[in-house]
Amino acid sequence: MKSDSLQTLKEKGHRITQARSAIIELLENTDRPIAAKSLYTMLERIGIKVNITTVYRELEFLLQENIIEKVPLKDTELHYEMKGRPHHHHLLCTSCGNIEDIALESEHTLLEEAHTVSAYNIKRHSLAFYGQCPKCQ
Amino acid sequence: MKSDSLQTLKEKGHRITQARSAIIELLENTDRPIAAKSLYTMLERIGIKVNITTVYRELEFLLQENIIEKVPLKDTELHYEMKGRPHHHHLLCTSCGNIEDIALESEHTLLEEAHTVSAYNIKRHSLAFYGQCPKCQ
DNA sequence: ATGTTAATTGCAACTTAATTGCATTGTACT
DNA sequence: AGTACAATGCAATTAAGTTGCAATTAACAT
Repeated sequence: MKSDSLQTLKEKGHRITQARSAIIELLENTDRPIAAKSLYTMLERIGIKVNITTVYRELEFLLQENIIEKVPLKDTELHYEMKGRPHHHHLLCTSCGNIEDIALESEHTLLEEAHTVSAYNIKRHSLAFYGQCPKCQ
Repeated sequence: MKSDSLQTLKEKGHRITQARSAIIELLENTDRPIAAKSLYTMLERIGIKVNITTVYRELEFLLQENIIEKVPLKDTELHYEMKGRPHHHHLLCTSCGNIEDIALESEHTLLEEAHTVSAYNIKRHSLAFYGQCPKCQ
């Protein structure tokens, strides 16, 4: 049950290090975007000691390898999540900071309109909702 | 033809300084979000010498006064624009960095769905499109 | 098993956006 | 003109993220 991404990386000639496989595993098993620093903390908690620089470099690497993507949810730091998951967007609780996924049927209508209305060659978009989660209301 | 916002601020007992009125005027006469640093440059160009700290503090102040709002378009810096303009979103050119407004009819459908689907008490949302502008294509 | 090589890592220094403390300045009001 | 306190400049600080370089180590060959 080794991760596909890991397998692919290995086939491409990249090395499978403790940090790399742990980071991929954490991203795969977390259904929400994670920030570099919390990834670092999570690694620490499971006993993997790496420098924060390594976390940043690994995220940069996984971005280039098209395995993860940036999610700009907060003003102050970036989050990252696995690519290739069903298309969805995010809900961020403005009180506790909790993050959830949300998928919307009516999104494709919006995208169609955007393509029609604009002269830009639109490649991607970002959409996020901010409010209070049930617990914090 | 003095700005409404300026008038309101004065009535609230705030002072009208050169920096304050210039920043508000720049924001009012620019139909796209502006970053703190480019605001600083624009001020310089029109002969207004202020510290970048003042720009940040003024933006913070205008945010609290509910006159402007944050627009998180880029990973590296925040942009700001006047509040109260007709609801719209943004297009950012991934080549030249140009920013444009875009308004979408079908957006309310999306919002309705979001409200229905989610248990969150959604207060606001952010939506941006990324691609190449006509010039850069 | 051991050696080789280049990918990966740690460390320290650096960059950039943004914030803060404090002394000074200047707007608005008397 | 004089006063009060909002606004400002300056320098130092914080926090996210990046970079150069030497040391380490995974993967492959012998």
